[in-house]
Amino acid sequence: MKPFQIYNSLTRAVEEFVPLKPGVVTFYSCGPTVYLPQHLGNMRAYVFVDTLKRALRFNGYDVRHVMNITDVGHMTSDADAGEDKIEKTARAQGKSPREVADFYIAQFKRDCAALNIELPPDAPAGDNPTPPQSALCRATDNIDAMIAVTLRIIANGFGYVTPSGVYFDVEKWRGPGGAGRLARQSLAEQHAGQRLEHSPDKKSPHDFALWVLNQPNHLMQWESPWGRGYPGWHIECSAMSMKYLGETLDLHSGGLDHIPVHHENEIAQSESATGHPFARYFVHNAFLVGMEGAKISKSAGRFPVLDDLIAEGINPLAFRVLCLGAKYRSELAFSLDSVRAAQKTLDYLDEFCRNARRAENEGNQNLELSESEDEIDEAVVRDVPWAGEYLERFELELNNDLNTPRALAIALEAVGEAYRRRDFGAVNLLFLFDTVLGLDLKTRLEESSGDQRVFGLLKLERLQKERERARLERNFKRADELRVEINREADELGYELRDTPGGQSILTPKRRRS
RNA sequence: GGCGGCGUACCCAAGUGGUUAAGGGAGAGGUCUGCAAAACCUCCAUGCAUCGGUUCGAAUCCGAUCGCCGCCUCCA
Repeated sequence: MKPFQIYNSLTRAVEEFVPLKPGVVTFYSCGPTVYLPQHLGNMRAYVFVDTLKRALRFNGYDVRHVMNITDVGHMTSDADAGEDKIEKTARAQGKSPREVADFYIAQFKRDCAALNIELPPDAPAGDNPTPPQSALCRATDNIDAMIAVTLRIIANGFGYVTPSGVYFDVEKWRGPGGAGRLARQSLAEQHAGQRLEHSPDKKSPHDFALWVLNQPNHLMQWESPWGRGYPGWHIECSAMSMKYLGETLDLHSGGLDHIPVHHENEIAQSESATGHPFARYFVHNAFLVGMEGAKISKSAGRFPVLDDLIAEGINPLAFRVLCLGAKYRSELAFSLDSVRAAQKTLDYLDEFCRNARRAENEGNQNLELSESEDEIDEAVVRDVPWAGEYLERFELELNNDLNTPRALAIALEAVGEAYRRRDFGAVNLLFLFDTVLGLDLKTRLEESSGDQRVFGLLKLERLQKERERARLERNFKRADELRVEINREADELGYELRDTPGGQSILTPKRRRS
């Protein structure tokens, strides 16, 4: 297999991915700030992270993934002024900051589950994890680690303490007017034509807060060597990545918007503290655009969220298909139409899986839907002699800077070929592809395979039998009447009646029509 | 002002120097079917914002023009 290639923002080039330790990838990705529901643009970023993880696993890597949850320190404006985003929501809702964070964390986890995004396990309690390990970690649970990093930065001469806070000395780090490594903008360029309001304690307007002091209005405060206060926004990523994954990361991801400030500052903090390179590869996803104009129920005046799609009768995984249909580095135009088109693609794949299951049940073909993930590979090689070409192309595109649109296209082509050949053994090939695509095809097939049970659930068995008899007797008028009757009941559960070539009537999940 | 990106069919979107410009949706026709659905087949950009240039050859490189957008201040 060709090695995995990925675009590295540090070099602005597609590079072969080589982790520090063979076979293991340490991956840190910037997670949500939990003061609002995550909108679809946010979720695109997490679909990207999840797809990248799956692709790395497909390449045989053991991925240690850490994602942060920002529940303190993310300001509505300049880092040393402004209001904490979580506290702002807390005041508005009459809740404590912790309650606000808990609420939106739960919602975030729920949305990720709906999109089949696998999150790392919650960070274990206690201070001394055996790194590297996967973790979903909250900033407020890691204040000690942030203080420790800040102490190292000060000890190395890159941080200074003032009455209003501890600041990072950007000019000392970069040199006068030095250009940032990611943004490639000098300090002078960055703020040309700008007048930043800043604390008079700062040596330079570019300096940013590591720890903020003397802000009595803030709800969340902790004791520190410098007095009561709270951490700056950027420091959490430096502290937690180091704590769980070590001082040099293989991969660090985030949105494009993080390049000029957040990641630039993370690099400065981490490298000034440790003296080691912070991350070997930075990857950044582009935005989902057009959401403002998207005509989605209830979403007027704000960015649409996953619940808005669900309210439209769209499967969350259709949104995942939409994301896979564009490269992660390209802007993706969102609209109800584009996500509905994606839903059709998802329906097509589901339908193929159901047809395969039916073929298996009817014994039309010597076919076994593989049971475990380990069996899939074997089953594909054993049962589908023509699959090799597709598998090879799929891997090639996947490893070409995560070209998911092509990879998805290949999966769809393979399904078309399977239909033409009437070879449903290819369902195992599709399941194999799905370990990367993440559409949960296998699980959902199993869930929906109780078609016959739905008749029982709705007490429609008698009607079903009657209709099958009517069809057999070619009493089509009666059959059509019964279909209407059955569909009326089934519709509530999202099912509809369909006839198979074998003569049976079945209930299947309803297809949406646009 | 600075940095960066984008403009490919009705819609979403790959492709970034070389056979017939992926794939999906929508649309048209057909096969199959009692009907419906599903599935399959065929068609659907002689052209990739515009105009120049480089080249044997460009959607792909260079220049100009037009249009859209992001960032530099919180943002995935």
